[in-house]
Amino acid sequence: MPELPEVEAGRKLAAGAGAGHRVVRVETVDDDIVYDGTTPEAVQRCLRGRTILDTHRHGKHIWFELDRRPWPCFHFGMTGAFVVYRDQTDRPRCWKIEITYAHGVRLAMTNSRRLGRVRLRNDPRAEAPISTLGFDPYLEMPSPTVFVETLRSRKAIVKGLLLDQSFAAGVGNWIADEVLFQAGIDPRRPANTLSVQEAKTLRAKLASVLKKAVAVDADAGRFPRSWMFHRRWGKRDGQKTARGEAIEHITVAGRTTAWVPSRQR
DNA sequence: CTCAGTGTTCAGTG
DNA sequence: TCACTGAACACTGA
Repeated sequence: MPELPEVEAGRKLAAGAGAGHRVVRVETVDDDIVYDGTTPEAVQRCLRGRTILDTHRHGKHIWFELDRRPWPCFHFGMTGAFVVYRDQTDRPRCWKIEITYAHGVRLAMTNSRRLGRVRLRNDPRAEAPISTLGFDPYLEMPSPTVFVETLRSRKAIVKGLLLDQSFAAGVGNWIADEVLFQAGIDPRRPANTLSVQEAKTLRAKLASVLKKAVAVDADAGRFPRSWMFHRRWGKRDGQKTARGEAIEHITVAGRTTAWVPSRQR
């Protein structure tokens, strides 16, 4: 379930497993889709014998800083995840790469629907696709003034803008819906029609939703009960929020959108 | 059996 | 150029 908070939880998991440790073994699955612009063999060569100096994330992308370039970059797509374990018998299904560290811990990336990607980059931040991303709203939220000005300059539907990775990197479908719900804004409104106050509220809700979701390592069971998140699926239309308002489903910006017409204007 | 989906990209259109 | 739509990608689970 990889949007920014899930990906950040994955980065933390990878950091805890591998930071400061040397890679002694890399196993890969033959896959010419997930390995994008590279090969399983090249990724093995890049990692084997190297030490993980640090882990980084921007939006939904993660990469490992090694003691030699290039560095491996990971994107989870719709279904990817990192899994950490010690025994090879615990290797998860749909694994694409398994890294074994000198202290015996293993890290695997899984990807059941194969929309995830593994890439090699010499300077991930300076090269596509990470170089094309906008600000990471967890690490570097723009000031209210800049945020308001940016919205004023964009005609795109506000939900579409939130999903645009070149605007705010890491926001996905449920976060966009949650933030618009909490800010009381109709997802279909053009961004440049939001008032200054609405834009500031949107920014504040984006920051608070991300802060909370990251703080609980994207464990949905620990999201506040007031969030629409818990009721957006399941019974579909007619389901009620925690406050009793009806949730409707429409398509906005090409994505299924859950919203509360009585609260979002 | 059918279809939607927590994502991204690209062709086509206006 | 900008912005939007729909399709494609690939596969699972409801």
